[in-house]
Amino acid sequence: MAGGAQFTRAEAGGRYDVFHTDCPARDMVDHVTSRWGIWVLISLRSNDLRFYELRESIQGISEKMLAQTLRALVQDGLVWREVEPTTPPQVTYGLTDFGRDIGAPLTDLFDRITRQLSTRGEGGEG
Amino acid sequence: MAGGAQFTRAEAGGRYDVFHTDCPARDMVDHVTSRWGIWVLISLRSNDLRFYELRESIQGISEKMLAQTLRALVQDGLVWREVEPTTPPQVTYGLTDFGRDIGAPLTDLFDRITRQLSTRGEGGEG
DNA sequence: CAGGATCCTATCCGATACTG
DNA sequence: CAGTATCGGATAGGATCCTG
Repeated sequence: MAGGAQFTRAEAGGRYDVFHTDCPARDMVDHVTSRWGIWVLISLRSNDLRFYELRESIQGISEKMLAQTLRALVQDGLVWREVEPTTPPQVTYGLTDFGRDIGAPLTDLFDRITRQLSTRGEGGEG
Repeated sequence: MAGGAQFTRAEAGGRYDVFHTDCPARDMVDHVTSRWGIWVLISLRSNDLRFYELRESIQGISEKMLAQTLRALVQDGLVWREVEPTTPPQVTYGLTDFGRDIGAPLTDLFDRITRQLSTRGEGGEG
């Protein structure tokens, strides 16, 4: 845990001093790229969804993980949460501006991987 | 694990049928967004690095995790590995075309998060 | 220097049960 | 419907030792 910025010697650009220290961006990235976070964010890009809609959309996720992931994303300011006090209660989730901003590279990432996989089929050339 | 594509009803766009099924992209995304994978990929964007250089760059990573992460990335065709049979042996890692392609949105993601964090300082408006 | 093998712990995460 | 609380299995991941 010796706090040293290795990338300060990061030549011309010197872009990042961050990704080895304990800067908050590390935590944020961890949340965003968590097992389910990325899928929640991508899911919400098309439109706002309710809890059960998210659960249906993201195959394989459990209620626990969905709730936990959503809580982290809401806390990070990536997702908003709106409760309508009806019976039964309805809770809707959607992306904040920040969330939408973050969703772009995520979708892009997923897009490129998908494209690559379909291009090379299965047996890549290496 | 009932294989159903929820997003087939995904209206106008209908972009992704994938991210809830067990398509190979899921695995790839998991590797790329694994705890250390993203930092390895970002590290290698500026230039090729040797094993110990990577370990120094990515603060907090253990040899085990670095080796394991690298193996997965090499297997996925994102990173190449070059062994020079000298004494002591030198092993260099770098990004393949695919890895470089994937690295772009990753860097973008990290960039946006960092930018947002420095913009709002610490106490975001929510 | 590069990394495999082993051990052990922290955490992730799913299943279940319960609340409002 | 939308969660929370708890338990237990699986896995991630760190520390250490050892090899080429």
